[in-house]
Formats: sequence, structure tokens, C-alpha cells
Amino acid sequence: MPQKQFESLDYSDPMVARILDAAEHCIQRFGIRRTSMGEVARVGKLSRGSIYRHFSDKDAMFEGVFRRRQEAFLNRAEAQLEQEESLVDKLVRSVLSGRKDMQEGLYASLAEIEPETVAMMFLDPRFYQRSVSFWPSHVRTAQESGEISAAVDVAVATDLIMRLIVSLVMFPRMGVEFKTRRALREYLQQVLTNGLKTVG
Amino acid sequence: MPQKQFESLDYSDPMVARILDAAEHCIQRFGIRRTSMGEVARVGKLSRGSIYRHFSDKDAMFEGVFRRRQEAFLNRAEAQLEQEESLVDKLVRSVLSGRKDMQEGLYASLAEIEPETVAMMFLDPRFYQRSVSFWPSHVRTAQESGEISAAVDVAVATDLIMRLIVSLVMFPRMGVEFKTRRALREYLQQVLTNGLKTVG
DNA sequence: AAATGAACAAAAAATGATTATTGTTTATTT
DNA sequence: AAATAAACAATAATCATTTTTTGTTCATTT
Repeated sequence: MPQKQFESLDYSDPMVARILDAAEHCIQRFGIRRTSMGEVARVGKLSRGSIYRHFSDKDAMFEGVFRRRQEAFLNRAEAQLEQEESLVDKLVRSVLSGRKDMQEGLYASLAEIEPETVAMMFLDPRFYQRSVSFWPSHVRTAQESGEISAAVDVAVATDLIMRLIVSLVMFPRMGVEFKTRRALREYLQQVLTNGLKTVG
Repeated sequence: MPQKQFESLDYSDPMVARILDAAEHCIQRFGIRRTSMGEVARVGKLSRGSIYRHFSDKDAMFEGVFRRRQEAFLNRAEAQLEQEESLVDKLVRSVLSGRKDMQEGLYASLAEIEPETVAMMFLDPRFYQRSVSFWPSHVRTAQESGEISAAVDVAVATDLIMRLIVSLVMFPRMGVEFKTRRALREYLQQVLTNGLKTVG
């Protein structure tokens, strides 16, 4: 019987949920540095010992908070993306969701208190790993519908998609600012289907 | 007579050069936080007053160091890019130069001492502004040679180019790792000329 | 004219004593 | 069985204090 490689947290465990809820609440109020295990215990109305039963240390607990958030984000994204017909529309949706999450979500409030911490997270390649595994199925669907070429390697297509999304979320403006949904869609349409060539 | 909008530093002024040399030396040894104006003066064998004659404050001085570095980098890049025949080759060259600079240059040594500072710099959109103005002429050249379409807006093409370079320098691996020069070139060729379509 | 050196108050950083937090353990409770 | 509460040494944060640094000024030197 093979061992599980990546034992995921059981977010349905009510104790785990309570811990993460409390920890997340603390992050929003005080940031990571100024939050103690005692404070999390107080907020969650549980004992410090219980936290250490579920998380090896402080880092693991906070990592759990962000993992849960990201998982929830990806689940919402997955549902949203089902609604979209084309790969381009999926990208547009992802960029807009990503931007919203960055502006309103947990990262936004943490960025106000500890911008360097957020900056470090964003530059950590692991931050994007989970999202990478999200795209290949959508790529294949787009290949089947003929939206993109079946000859292009799925991993390569996924790579480009991720780079575009990450870049457009991180830097709303690079050379051009795509203010409207339409402008963003046009841009992504162009890049995905033609690169910098136009089809005559 | 119109006022100069962006008064650039006169790097040829020997006093300015001495200050920046000393400051850069200090950054490499101690980082930004642990470097004092007195230390820079000592290293550069000049008076603290002289520094304040040329730079309004500490921030401006360190900004000068990085501006000079970036200007030098762009000048070298400009020369290198003249050698390359195609836009794709220019991108490949830029990515490789960028990666080298990040691994061996001033940012690399600062990242060892103050990673958060470097992370903050990299996420600051201003960091890329200078480089953006670098590309339009190359885009037009590529349009004239027919490598990319003349119908695509120069600013849009520049935007894509910048996003690809920044992404590939910042994250050598996203979905795929492009280890060889050839693999990187193939990827960029595909993206630039066809997007995710293949030309039949 | 530009660089220096010294003096200065205000701000920031280093210091060291004090307090809080961490991660572990144990006995006790639910 | 899982959560709690208390105790514990080791580590880390806090705080008041001292020291350094900053940015400015001005008389002196190159």
C-alpha cells in the first residue's frame, strides 16, 4: 500500500477549521509577525495544545491558512470556469478573479501590515505550483474544440497561460493598461491565437 | 524654454561616480539597511557633505546606484541586441542576460542579505518602466522585416514582450523549465509568431 | 565654485534588562 | 481519543536607555 505523498489538511475537521479561522482572523488584524499562538487560541476559544496537535509549528499553521484560501480560490475558479465557453474567456475570468482576490482578499490586508512578507510569498515559485496543475485539462478541452492547436505541448501551453495570468495579476500595467474587460480579452485573444502575427 | 522633465544623474561627474561606487560597494558588503552615509563617505574617501550636495537623501543615493546599474545593463543590452537578427533572438538574449544579472549582479548579493528589499523592488512597477521604453523600436524593426505583424499595436507587442521577459527572468520555471537556449528560443518563437496556434 | 569638517537637533538604530512566546511534556478533564 | 491546563527551558519580542545616524547649516579649505 503506497504512502500518501501529499497528505492534505482535513479542513472539514471542525477543530482544524476553528484553528484556521482564528489564525486567519489574526492575520487580518495583526499580520503574521504580531500574531502569537496564544492569541490564536484565545480568538478561537481553544487551547494552545490543540493547535500543536494539528500543526507542527507556527509556520505550518499559517501555511495552512494560505493553503486553505488558495484551495477555496481554485475551487471557486473551477466552478466559474465551467461557465466560460472558450479558453480565452477562462483566462480573462482568471485574471479578473486573481486581481480581485489580490485587492480584497487576505493578501490585501496582509500587504497593508507586512508588504515584504507578501512580496516574498509572491516571488516564491511554490506559490504558483498548485495553480499550474489546474490548467492542463482546460488546455486539452481547448485543443479538442480547435481553439488552440493540438500540436502544441500541453505543458508548454499551460506555462504560457500561467505566465500571462500571473503577470497580468501582479502587474495590471506593464506597457499598456488593460482597463476594460474587453481590452483584456482582445489582448489575450491576440496572444493565444496569433501571438504577434495576424491572420490575414 | 521647457524645463527638463527627468533630470538624469550625471554619472560622468567624478564625484558622483565616486559616491555611487562607494555606495554600491557598501550595498554588496552590508546591504542597504546597514549602510550609513558616514560609511559610504569613509569608503569613498570623501565628506558626508559632498554626498548631500549630489543626493537629496539616503534613498536618492541608493536609487542612483540602481539607476546607474540599470542604465548600464540596458546599454549593454542595446549593444548585444544589435548583434541579433530577429526579435525572437533578441528576447532570448534578454532573458539570458536578465537571468545572469539576477544571479551574479548587485541584486544577487543584496538578495542574500536583504531578500525582502529585493522582493519589494521586483514587485514595484517602476522597476520595469525604463525597460518598457526600450522595446518599441525593436518591435517596429520586426514589423518591417515581417517577423511580426504590422497590424499589431506597438505598445501591445511591447507589453507582451516585457511580460514574457520579466516572467521568464523572475520564474525560470513556471510549468516548464526551459533549460537550454534552444528550448527557450523554441518557446518564444512559438508564442511570438503563432501564440498557441500552429501554422499548418 | 566645490569639497570639507564640525556642530547641531531630530530621528533611527544598537543595547541590554525584562517580559512574552514557543514548542514540549505531563497530568487532568470532557 | 481528543482537548485542556499547567509547567518548563529555550527562544524571541518588548521596552526604556544609550548611542549612532540623518539631514541641515555654516565657517574653512582646496
